[in-house]
Amino acid sequence: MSQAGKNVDFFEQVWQVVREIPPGRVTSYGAIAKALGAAKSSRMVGYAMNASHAAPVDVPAHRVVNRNGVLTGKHHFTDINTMQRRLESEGVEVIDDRVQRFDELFWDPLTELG
DNA sequence: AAGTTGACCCCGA
DNA sequence: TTCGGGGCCAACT
Repeated sequence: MSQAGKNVDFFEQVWQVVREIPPGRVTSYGAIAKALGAAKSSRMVGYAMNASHAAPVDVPAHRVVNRNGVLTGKHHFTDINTMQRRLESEGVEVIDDRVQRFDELFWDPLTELG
């Protein structure tokens, strides 16, 4: 399956988890990293998001925030208001770049996926 | 080839 | 409680 020297890319794994995030829910970079077994590579998750533009399919990167529930990556979207606007479109209340009721809307891949 | 960066997280003062 | 620094791994220059 895996071609020589070309196993599953770390980015692709991240994207796959992000795609599993249901609408109206949010998760954190650390949670995704932990789900992939790389809790220490939480930074790489964010880096993978930066490359999400090259993703073969749509990646709801707006549903990924930091562990504080803050839209840290909003600045990387096409427009600064894109991330917040998309979240609000899904019913997620965002005030001052922070997801309200983050603990309730939090979607843990480890728990939900298994 | 080596150094720097980064959509983060954790801990100590 | 708020503030600061270190760690971590991979990609980028």
